[in-house]
Amino acid sequence: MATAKKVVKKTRNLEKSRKEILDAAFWEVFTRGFQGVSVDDIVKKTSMTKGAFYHQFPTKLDLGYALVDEVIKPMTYARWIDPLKEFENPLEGILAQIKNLIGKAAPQELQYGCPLNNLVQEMAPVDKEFKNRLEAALLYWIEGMEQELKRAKKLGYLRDDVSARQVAHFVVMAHEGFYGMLKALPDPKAFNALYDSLKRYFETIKA
Amino acid sequence: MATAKKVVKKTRNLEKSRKEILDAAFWEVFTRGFQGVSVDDIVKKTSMTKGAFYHQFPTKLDLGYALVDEVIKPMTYARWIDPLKEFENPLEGILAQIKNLIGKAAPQELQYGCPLNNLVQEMAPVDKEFKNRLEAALLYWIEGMEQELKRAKKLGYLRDDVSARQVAHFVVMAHEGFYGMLKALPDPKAFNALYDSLKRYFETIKA
DNA sequence: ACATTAACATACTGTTTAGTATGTTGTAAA
DNA sequence: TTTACAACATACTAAACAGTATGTTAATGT
Repeated sequence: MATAKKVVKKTRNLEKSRKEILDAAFWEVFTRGFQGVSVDDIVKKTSMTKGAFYHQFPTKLDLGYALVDEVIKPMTYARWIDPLKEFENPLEGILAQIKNLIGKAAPQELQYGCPLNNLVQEMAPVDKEFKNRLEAALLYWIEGMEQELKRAKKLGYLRDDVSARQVAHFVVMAHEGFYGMLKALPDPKAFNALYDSLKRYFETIKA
Repeated sequence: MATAKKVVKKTRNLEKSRKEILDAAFWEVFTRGFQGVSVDDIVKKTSMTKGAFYHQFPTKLDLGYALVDEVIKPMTYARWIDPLKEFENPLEGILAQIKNLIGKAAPQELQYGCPLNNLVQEMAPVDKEFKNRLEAALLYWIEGMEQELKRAKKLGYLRDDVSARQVAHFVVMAHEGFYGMLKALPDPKAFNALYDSLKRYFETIKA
């Protein structure tokens, strides 16, 4: 009886492969840190091999840069800015989003923190180019927030005499701070303490 | 001419050696991350060799634990809590300390962030025992802050109807958030935005 | 003074690492 | 249908890595 050799014709697609590698890399880096993950680790989580990896990315650092630009930057925006557009009052939206995405998150999710903040803390001091990309991603987030706050102003939800840019800075800082603190203190009490304080701050800037 | 062999009698002291290793490790880990630093890197910055290192610490992780317990935890307290005791009004003290230690810091210092926060972000999700030590250090900081805020209450600087513990959480979170954001945005404008917002929050809790 | 041991130094090991060299094959254009 | 090359796969390398085995000597107690 002849054994039927299964010849799986592997298709080829540069973009899809890049995406698959980036997706795998995102999780590995998210959960274990950039320096804590090896190229082989990432490749193993993929249907491809090292050849594909280095065909896409000249070095491991370049993979990191692409992670920031192509995955984390748009993901952060989609997660924290886009949903605000559904809210008539952006200030309410910001608080609601924090409650939904952080307050109601399981400790198991929270323990890994924020993908962007993680890389900022780990890689910004280590590699200049990394820092540039991370800075751009952060500013993108801040600017999106600023736009929403300007909308809040126009609609009469935010005081005229506060700087939208300044508030945006503070709010994004609070996001990072929340994640950072909850990483070590995955405690609902801790979240509530932070949330209530942020809410108190919001009281002072609303129109 | 006979060359005089210089026989440097090396003294031995377990505690001093431990301190020297921890000091060297602190800087390396502070600037490059725990996973980004090797045991050999640390030893090289020392007057000793690998033998001394592994005589003190069974593994690299144990060095990390000692770093948190013996260096970072007391350092954080000495840097952020002890000085508050010089202030009649703790609330003023907190803002003054932030302005002095963060606002007036050179970008070169700021780029490395906060030693405690760095390790929280990098190691808390990776190693359980690390997380426990980091959590303890954070709580130690928060509790110190809480005590100062209770003093503020007693002296009539802080409103009676706010929770000292809650404010302490928020203030420590803000410290971490400040450092985290300034790591990617070493910009005086960014600091001022954060500082002014925090000050605004303080206005709502003062008696 | 001598023995004992703690506090190191030195040399090594197996594994993991990022990166490379080279081979194979799907695919698209001619 | 053939050709050419991009999109991978496979096998390898030199360096770095955490940790170990073993040697040496300063200090301490008797």
